[in-house]
Amino acid sequence: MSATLADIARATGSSISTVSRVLSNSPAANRISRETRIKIAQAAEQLGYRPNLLARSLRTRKTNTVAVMVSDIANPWFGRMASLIEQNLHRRGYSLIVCNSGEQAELEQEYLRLLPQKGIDGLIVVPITTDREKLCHHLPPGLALVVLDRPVEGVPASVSTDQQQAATLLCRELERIGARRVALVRGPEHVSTHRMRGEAVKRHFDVLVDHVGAAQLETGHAAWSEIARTSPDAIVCTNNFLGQGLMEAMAQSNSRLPIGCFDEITALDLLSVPLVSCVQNVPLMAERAVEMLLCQLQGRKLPAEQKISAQVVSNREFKALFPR
Amino acid sequence: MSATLADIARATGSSISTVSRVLSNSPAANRISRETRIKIAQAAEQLGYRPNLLARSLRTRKTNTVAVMVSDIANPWFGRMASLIEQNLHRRGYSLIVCNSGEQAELEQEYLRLLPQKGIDGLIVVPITTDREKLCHHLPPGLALVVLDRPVEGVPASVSTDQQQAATLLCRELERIGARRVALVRGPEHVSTHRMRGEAVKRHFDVLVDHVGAAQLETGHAAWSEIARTSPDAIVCTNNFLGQGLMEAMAQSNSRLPIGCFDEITALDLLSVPLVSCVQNVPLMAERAVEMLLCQLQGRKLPAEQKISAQVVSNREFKALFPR
DNA sequence: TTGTACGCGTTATCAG
DNA sequence: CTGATAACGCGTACAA
Repeated sequence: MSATLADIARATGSSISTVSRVLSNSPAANRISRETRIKIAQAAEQLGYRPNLLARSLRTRKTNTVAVMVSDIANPWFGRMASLIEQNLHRRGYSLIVCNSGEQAELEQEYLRLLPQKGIDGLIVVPITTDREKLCHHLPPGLALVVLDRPVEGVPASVSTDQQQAATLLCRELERIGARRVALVRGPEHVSTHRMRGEAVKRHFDVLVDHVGAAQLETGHAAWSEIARTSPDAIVCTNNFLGQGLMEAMAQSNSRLPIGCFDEITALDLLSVPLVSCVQNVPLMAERAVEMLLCQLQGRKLPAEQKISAQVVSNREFKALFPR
Repeated sequence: MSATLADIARATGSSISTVSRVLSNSPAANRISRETRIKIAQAAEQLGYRPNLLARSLRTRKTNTVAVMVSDIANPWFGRMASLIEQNLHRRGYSLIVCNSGEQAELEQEYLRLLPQKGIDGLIVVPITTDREKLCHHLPPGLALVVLDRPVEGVPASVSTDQQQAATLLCRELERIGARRVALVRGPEHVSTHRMRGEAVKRHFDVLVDHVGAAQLETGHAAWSEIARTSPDAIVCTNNFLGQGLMEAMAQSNSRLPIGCFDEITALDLLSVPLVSCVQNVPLMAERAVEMLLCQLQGRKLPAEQKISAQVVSNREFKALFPR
C-alpha cells in the first residue's frame, strides 16, 4: 500500500492536517512555515506518497474525472471522437474514462446508474435512449451532462451535426448525377441520426429497397444480397459501418452502383466504386462538447445548442463518372 | 444527493449496520429476520438508495473496475479490442474504463500514476514503454496487470501476436509473387511490434526505402512521396494506419504497386491496389487478456505467456494479379 | 503557524 | 438476530 497522510505526519512529527494542507496545496498552505513545508514535501517524496483519490473524492465530492459513453467504441468514428475529447479534457486537467454501451439500451442504463456511483463530475453521452426521463433518471441532479451526436428533447447541452443540412447536401449530390430511385440501407429506427437521414432520403427519392438493421458490417452484407436483385440508380447508407459492409459484399460482384454514405470512409480514393460521403466535423464537435461540459462544471452560462454542419466528399471514381 | 445507509436506518428504525448487511447482501444477510429485511429493502427502493461506490471501495479496497489503456483509441484496431474486452469483462461483473495514452510516453506515465489512485483492481495495457521498471514503478504491487500486444520483459502476464510467425507469413507471400526489393514504411523503433515487423522485412528483402514515423496516416502520406521516386517490387507497412495513409496518397497517382500490410484494412476487396494483409486474431487476444487478468484477480494460477498466431488475407486484385 | 475533532458513506468486528 | 463502534484516507472549521 501507498503511504498515507498519517505515515507522513508520523515521519515528520507534524499533524495529519498540516500534512494535508501542504500536500493538497490548499489555500491554507501558504500560511505554513517554509521549513515544515519542505520537510513534509521531502518526506512525501521519499515515502512515495500518492493521495488516495477515492478518499479525497469522498470528502470533497469532486473527482476531476469525466466520462464519455459512446454507443460503439469499435466504430472508428467514435474512436476518433473519444480520442479528441480526451485531448481536450486532458489539457484542462480532467481525466477521461470511456464507456461503451455497445448500442444496447440495458447496458446504457447500467452504466448510467454505475458511473455516478463510481464518482464522475460530468458525462458526455451518445445516447441510445431518446427519452430524457430515462436518460437522467439515475443521474444526480448536479451532474454536468452533454448529449453528443443525438439530441434529446429537454437536454439543453447538446452538440450534434445538423442532419437536415447534411442529408440535403448528400441527396442533392445524388440528384445531380441523375439518381431518382435508390436503395436505402439504414440503422435502427430509434436512433435519431439514422432515422433523420433515412427520412430525408425518402423525401428526395423513390426508395426501391429499404433495408433496416443494426449499424454493423453484417447489415451491410445482408443488404447487398437484397439490393443485388434490383436495379436502383444509387445506394444510400446511413452510416460508415453500413457503407463498409455493403461495399465488402459488393466487391464480390462487379457492380459499380454509385453509393452515398453518411460518415467517413477510409481510403476513399482507392475504392473502385463511385462514392460520395457526407462527413461530420468531428474535431469541432469534440471541442464544443468539452466546452459545454466545462461551462457546467465551472458554473458559467451555457451557450445555445450546437448544430454543426457537414460536408460532402466524393472519390475519384465518382468525380470521373460524374464530372460537374 | 442519493440516500445513504443512515437515511434508511432512520426511516426503518434499524441501525446502519443492519441496513448495510441487508443492502450489500453480505453473508450475514441470511441471519437477519425476513421482516426487517423486506422493510429495509422497501425503504431503500422507495428512497432510491444507491450505494456510494467510492465509500465502499475506500473500505473494501475493491472497485470491481478494471482499466484498459490503449496506445491510440482512434485506431479501429484498438477500438475493436477495447470493445471486445469490455464485453468479456462485463459478462464477469467488472466494469471497464478505457484510457488513451495517444502513443505518448508522458501521458502513459501520468495515467499509470493516476489510475491506481482512482482505484482499479486490474489493468490491461498496451504499453509505450518497454521498460518493466517504468511500467510498474507507480503501480501498487498487488495490482493485477496484463500487457497486451507488446510484451515487456519481466511481466509474466502477456498476450500478444507471434510477430515472427506473422511477419514470416507476410514476407513469404510477397516472396511468392516475386518481390525482392521493397519499400518499408514503419512506425517508431521503440514500439516492439513495429520494430520486429520491420526487422523481419529487412531479413527477407532488399529494402530500397526505409521510411520511419509515427503510426499515423500522415506518415503514410509522406512515405509515398518518397517511395514514388523509386521502383520497388512491393511496399510493406507495419500497421494499418500507415497502410491506409500510404494508399490514400497512392490514390492520387495510378500506381498499382503490391502492398503488404500488417493489421486489418477495411473493405479490402474494394481497393484497386493489390494488397495482402496480415491480420491478428483480435477476439482471441481480448479473451485471453481478460482471462489472464481474472486469474490474478481470483488468485488462480497464471497460464504461460500467450503467443497468438496471425493469418494473411489478400484482396481480389492481389489474387487476380498473382494467382497461385 | 499548527493541532484537534469531526464527517464523507461504507464495511467489519465484537458484543449482546 | 441486531446495534454500537471503529476503521478506510482525506479535508476543513475551529480552537490554540
